[in-house]
Amino acid sequence: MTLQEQMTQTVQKAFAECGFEASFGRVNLSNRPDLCEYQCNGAMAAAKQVHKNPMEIAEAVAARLSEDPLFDSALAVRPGFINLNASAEAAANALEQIRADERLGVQPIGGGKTAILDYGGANVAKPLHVGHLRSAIIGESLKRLYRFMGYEAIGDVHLGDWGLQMGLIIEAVKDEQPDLPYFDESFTGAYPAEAPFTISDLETIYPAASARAKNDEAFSARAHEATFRLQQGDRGYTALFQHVLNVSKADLKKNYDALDVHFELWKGESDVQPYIADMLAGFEKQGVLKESEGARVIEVARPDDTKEVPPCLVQKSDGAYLYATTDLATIVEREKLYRPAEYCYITDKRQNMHFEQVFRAAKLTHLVPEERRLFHLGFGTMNGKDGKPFKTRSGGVLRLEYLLKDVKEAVYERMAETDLPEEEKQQTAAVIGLAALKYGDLSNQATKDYVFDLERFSSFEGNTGPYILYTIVRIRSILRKAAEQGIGAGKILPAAGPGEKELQLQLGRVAQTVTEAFSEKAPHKLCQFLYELSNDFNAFYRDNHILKEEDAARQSAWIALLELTERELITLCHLLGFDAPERM
RNA sequence: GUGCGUUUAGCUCAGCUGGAUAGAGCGUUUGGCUACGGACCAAAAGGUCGGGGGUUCGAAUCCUCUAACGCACACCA
Repeated sequence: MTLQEQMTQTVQKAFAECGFEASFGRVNLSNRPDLCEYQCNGAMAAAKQVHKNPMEIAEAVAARLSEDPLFDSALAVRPGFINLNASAEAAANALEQIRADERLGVQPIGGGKTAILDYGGANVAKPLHVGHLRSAIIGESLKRLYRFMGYEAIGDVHLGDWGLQMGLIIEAVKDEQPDLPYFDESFTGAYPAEAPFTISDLETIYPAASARAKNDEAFSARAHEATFRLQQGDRGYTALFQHVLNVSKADLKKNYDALDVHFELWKGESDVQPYIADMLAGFEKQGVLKESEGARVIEVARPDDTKEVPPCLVQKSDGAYLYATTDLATIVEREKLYRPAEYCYITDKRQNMHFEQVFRAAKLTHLVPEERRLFHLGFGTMNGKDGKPFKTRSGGVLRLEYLLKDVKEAVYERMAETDLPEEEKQQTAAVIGLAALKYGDLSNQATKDYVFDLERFSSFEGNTGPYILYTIVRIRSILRKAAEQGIGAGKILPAAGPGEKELQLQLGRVAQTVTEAFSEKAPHKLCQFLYELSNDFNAFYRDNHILKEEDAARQSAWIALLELTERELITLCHLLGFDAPERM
């Protein structure tokens, strides 16, 4: 149990003994660190409820606390605050418990339940670009958080691999290489294992075909026809489609790997097409499918809605299926294969309405039981310094690999003072660059737009990824030297040195921070914690010369403190999705 | 038009779910290098929390009105 939880329990007991509801005893972090470390505001709330003087209540409660070994002091202050300071012993003991726990005291509330996270959304035959960045970064972090909280978390890239784009590619390939067996309807042999194009071919073919279809009606018609034939299961087209998928997936995987973003499932919209007919037949049977202006819809509006919720459109008037149809069919498949307790979709917040409709439709049609948690984490836009959506200088979308390269170079330039060998310097710049990029993104609230500022994110000062890494590297350096001198970690002692208690108290808050970041789906709280912990450590480091400390027990206690600090920093960095180098 | 979101220091952002004097970083000004990694640390200046009204002992936080900006409102994904 964390120190704060122990305090809350004790204060709640004191409130109960004084004849009030125990819940008034909740202890919070002090918002006036100059006055105390923790505070309880319950006396004022209690006073309101029972119409008594808040000071009297605070004093009565504080009187019962001042004897408790948990507190160094417990003071009632007007108009009814209870100011609390932890005893150094209690703080050190609480920290020893955390140190002994490989989970840092975090309760695994997931209990092995399955959660599916959908945070890819990349399209086949198109390069990954900055528009895919936030989804990947936030999703990967949440997935790691889910795992840390004891969930079986599954990440699905959920590729956009279905629809007209495939027809366009097929027809464009046919024009260029008409003799390929995929286009020969009489061909009955085995198709080549080798794809007739590379990823860079595809990246040229697709945009060109897309542009051509806009002006060339005949070509457009052929593409629609090809799409239809593919969807009907044409053997040659299906084989060609597989090549497009394989080539694209290999390239996407390479790019996601460079981001240290990984998926357990590489499914796409095409995988769930087989479920659609049965699903719609089921809807029909339930009588929820309505005919509207030639299309088929599911009414999802509720009488108590304050806004208009348009019906969920599942089939167009021409018979084709839509985004919502595929998403519903994906739910069918996931229920069948994984039965996840939670679904988490990480996309642009502009899709809020879409997911609202899909979630309502899924419950209405009993694709999922009522208690299933379906939620959409809609994130804001990544803007340039001008406050508008991030673009290249020429106004296009920036490929992710170029962005990564830019960040790495910015970091490399700032590493001028390092004496690492060139090869290691390059690798380290990439590691720090990734941290700079991810930390810069995740330190903002996910739901808000944010400004991407390369110079700021790659800075080694301030609330940045590189600053956190610098702190870690510095600790590791000291620990290496301590190990060389044969100084080991001992038991954490009640704080004595300047800044030591602040560091201990901060270290003791890790479990609460992680749990809160998880329940609110708010990685920026992890960043905030990392930054505060780094600051507390650096202040402690400045005022205490660890390797020259003469009291051996104290020195060993400090080594233990450093080890724990490093472990917490690394663990949270990992939850954000990046690692720290050994040197920098 | 309807609904949702945003608005906090010059800039970029927090603000622990109603508490005390609203906090950081960057930038600006000033101070500290014989360094367990100074890529650090300390101090100062800088705010009518978009605006009005309300709720109460107490509001950046809750309610209401209002302004600006952004987004979404069925046959794209």
